[in-house]
Amino acid sequence: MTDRIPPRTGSPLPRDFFLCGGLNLARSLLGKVLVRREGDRISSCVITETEAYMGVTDRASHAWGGRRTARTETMYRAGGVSYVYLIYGLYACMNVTSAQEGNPEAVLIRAGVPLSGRDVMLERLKRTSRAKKTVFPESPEGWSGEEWAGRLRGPGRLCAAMGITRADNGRELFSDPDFYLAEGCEVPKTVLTGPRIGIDYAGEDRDRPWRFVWDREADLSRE
DNA sequence: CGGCTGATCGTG
DNA sequence: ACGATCAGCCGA
Repeated sequence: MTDRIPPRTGSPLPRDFFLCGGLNLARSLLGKVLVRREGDRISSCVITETEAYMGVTDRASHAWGGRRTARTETMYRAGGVSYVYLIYGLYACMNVTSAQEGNPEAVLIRAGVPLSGRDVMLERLKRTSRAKKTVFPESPEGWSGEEWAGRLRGPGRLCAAMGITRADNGRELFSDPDFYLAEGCEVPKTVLTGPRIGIDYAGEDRDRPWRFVWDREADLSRE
């Protein structure tokens, strides 16, 4: 697949789609397509892994206890808005708000598989990677589909490949022509759930099964 | 593989 | 001071 031909990227899902609460949205974002455009360069990926952060009552959430600061402010916006923050001083992580205004439930996008724009993704990964040992291929074809999936596994890596930074915080994904979510081609059938990653500090909320993973291999083998 | 650790900086 | 991470290294 070449990246010279502009891919069909669909159109933004309507705002109503996002107003269903964190757990519902975390599930329904699986299989949807995240699209981002910088000038004439379009990148898109199919979302395969998410986590729900359930707002003021969730000890793992940035908004736990109603915490409302400059950083968390976008979490309180109505569904369909991007909440992008910097973690460990190094990586961007992207969430999507999911509830009514004032209710800071949000969904972290943890992984995807590239759909289009691998050329641009490879450029970005080369440019931003801190890894010394990683060998980057000359062209996107130098990585297999499985290797490409690995490059978009993890919230920081997905944002790096898609070019998402804190400058993208607060964008309205239901109306932004250059940053939006679109319907995918497949409907996930096999969805695994489990505890969220990296929140050992969250006490009684630590083990809640609010992580969702689309097992695409399982869906393929069952036809 | 599983576990540990350093990098790096905005936020509170 | 610490973190919704990542990559490299170490030992098994």
